[in-house]
Amino acid sequence: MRTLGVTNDTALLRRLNTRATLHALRQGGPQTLTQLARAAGLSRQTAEVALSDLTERGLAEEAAPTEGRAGRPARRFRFRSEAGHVVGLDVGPRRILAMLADLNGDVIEERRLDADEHMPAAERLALAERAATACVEAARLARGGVWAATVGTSGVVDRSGRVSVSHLIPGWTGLDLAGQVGRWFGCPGFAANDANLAAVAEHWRGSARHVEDLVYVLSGYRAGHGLLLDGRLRTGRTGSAGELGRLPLTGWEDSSVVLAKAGRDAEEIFRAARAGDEQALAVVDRLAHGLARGASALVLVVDPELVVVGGGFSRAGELLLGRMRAHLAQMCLNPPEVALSTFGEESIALGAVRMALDHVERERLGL
Amino acid sequence: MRTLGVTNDTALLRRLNTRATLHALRQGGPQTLTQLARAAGLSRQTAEVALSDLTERGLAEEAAPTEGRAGRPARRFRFRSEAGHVVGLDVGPRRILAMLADLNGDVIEERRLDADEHMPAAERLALAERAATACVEAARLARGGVWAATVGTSGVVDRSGRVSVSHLIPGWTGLDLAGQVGRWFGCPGFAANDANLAAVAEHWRGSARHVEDLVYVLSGYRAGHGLLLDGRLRTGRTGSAGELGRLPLTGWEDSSVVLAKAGRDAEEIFRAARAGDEQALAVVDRLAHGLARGASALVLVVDPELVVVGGGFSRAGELLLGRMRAHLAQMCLNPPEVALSTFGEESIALGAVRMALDHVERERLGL
DNA sequence: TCCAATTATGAGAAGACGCGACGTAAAGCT
DNA sequence: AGCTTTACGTCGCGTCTTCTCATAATTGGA
Repeated sequence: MRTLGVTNDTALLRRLNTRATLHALRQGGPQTLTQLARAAGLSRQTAEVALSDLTERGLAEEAAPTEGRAGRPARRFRFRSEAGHVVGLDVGPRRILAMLADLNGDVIEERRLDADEHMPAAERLALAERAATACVEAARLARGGVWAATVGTSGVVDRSGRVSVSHLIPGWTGLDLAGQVGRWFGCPGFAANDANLAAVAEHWRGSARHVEDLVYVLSGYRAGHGLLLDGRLRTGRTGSAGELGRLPLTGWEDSSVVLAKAGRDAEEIFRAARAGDEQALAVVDRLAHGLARGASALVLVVDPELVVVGGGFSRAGELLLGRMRAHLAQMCLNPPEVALSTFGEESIALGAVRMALDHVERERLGL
Repeated sequence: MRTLGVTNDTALLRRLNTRATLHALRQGGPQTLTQLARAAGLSRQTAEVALSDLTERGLAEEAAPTEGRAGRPARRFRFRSEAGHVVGLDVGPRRILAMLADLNGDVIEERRLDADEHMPAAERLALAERAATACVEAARLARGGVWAATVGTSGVVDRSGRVSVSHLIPGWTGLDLAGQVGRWFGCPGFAANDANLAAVAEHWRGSARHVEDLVYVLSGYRAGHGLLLDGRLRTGRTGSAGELGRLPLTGWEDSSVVLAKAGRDAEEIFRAARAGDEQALAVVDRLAHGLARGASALVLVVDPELVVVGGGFSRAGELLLGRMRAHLAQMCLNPPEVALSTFGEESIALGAVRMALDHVERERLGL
């Protein structure tokens, strides 16, 4: 059953039009009133009312008027993307990446810190906070300048942002990550699985821009799957959607296992494979086979438009992709397209930014 | 990116309020103006305007006033569920079931016909048309009285309603089912996979009423899986979501294979199992194991709230369910609830009715 | 330097809609 | 018959949007 807008209507129209105006403003960059009105499908006057509202709320301001054209210069408005900021964090076993982005989602500060995979939880959290705080300070934000923050991490993260299972990071299980990060900046905090956030990032600005249903395969030191359907993240009831852990796939080998067996460094193997080394090529093929096995389960179940491969091992590039495509074609009736991740290792933090932005757009911009 | 409503005017308000009124009217049965207004969150006057609009469109009419209460009798209105009808069809290898339902989704006519599994496509289609037409004639509908029709069938059905693969029904592959059924009644026609429609039916009025994410397992002469996420059917890019055909699951046995091996009739085995027959119990357990294997792939991938088991073999009842729960618990981190189908063999046609109704509500009722 | 063409602004009128209020109508109850 | 109760119908107000038209502020050319 669909829920109908509970709000009675009169101010609703106002909100709707302000929303449309804001949308047009963010979409098209600085624009004159007339352009804006047309883009939003409103009359000039209505757009004007909406803009004065937005200006009052600090979300829009008048910009320098148009130059060089005949006629009375039009007032131009721009979206004040600097009115608020969001933090996106990637806290992994070995690496911490913090990003600070404005309301356009443009990353204006970023800090990278190395971590040890045996580092206790408290220390890792302190490191993450330091990285994020450094970004905020470098941008000289006022107190309350961070409107939302999201952490991505490996392991199962439930709806409330609590880590329910994590094998790779010591002391992580049971941690209320969303609550933690929210407290750091006194703002709403969120947490999600890394592969899921990577999927979000690729859909936002990466290889999956033009697609609404996709499967993301994170392969590397951390492994996992992310699922986006209808452009929305699917984490399932307990947040464990895509955790294939116990699915009995014949001949399934985890990527790390494959590479461990090979006994050489990943980069080295990929180089050798590209140079034509038979043995290295065989390893890449086994890797591709393993990834395809995992992906096939998701592909057969949800039949997505695209599979995006990311994570450290995706550096093997087209070589790996080609083999994956071949294996997927064997396993699936209608194999989907397969593409490389656009953002590589940054995708998790970027996805975290996007998720924080989702909240801001919903709650504070009223979109 | 969300698409924003292009039209922003006061007429939109009207539409919104009419929609809310219609919703309240359908939801709460015959009601007085005041009750209706409160239910829709509107003023009495606004509700009145909406109702006069609905009455003009034939969707509402005045009913007998309230009896027995003090005060001036309130005008009461009812939803004219008889204003339009939809047809839902289940065309299977051995059986054809046609249903005619009104705008409330209440089934007012239904016809069952047996078919032969080797029957050629043209003959099967003729049979289906006869079943459906018989329903329509029995209800004495005027021409154009059927507003939408949907067929459910086994096999992969693509977005446009064309059968792209069907192993069980001869001559079915390539058939434009949606087009066919639309032509029969001169109305929009739709087609979908049987397990998917069964899932829709269970979510609509069956075991999955209270749930938004579910996996449906169809087990019987026809087998398959249906997937509903956020209350919406997920068929994937090519319509083959949930077709696990080639997913390599160790030890996977199709239900039919299990029973064939047992060499006895299904009903007989279930009876024996309930009576405590060891051998029969073992067969049921193997059946449960197979079903759990298939379901586990979907469960691990989407982490649903509920698994509904339907189809002929679901007649094994709690016995089968209990074993399935045990097997699922072994295979999944967070095993979901498992429930029996409410509608059994009728669920496919019922889901078809619901899908036709979806179209009608969207396009003709403006909901 | 001045004037016409161009382009946007700002105010006012008109139309549509929803809501609250008040007087009135129609029933039951004593 | 009169009182109480409940709902109807109409009036007027406020809000929101659009249309129109006079006005303002530029550029480009004479």
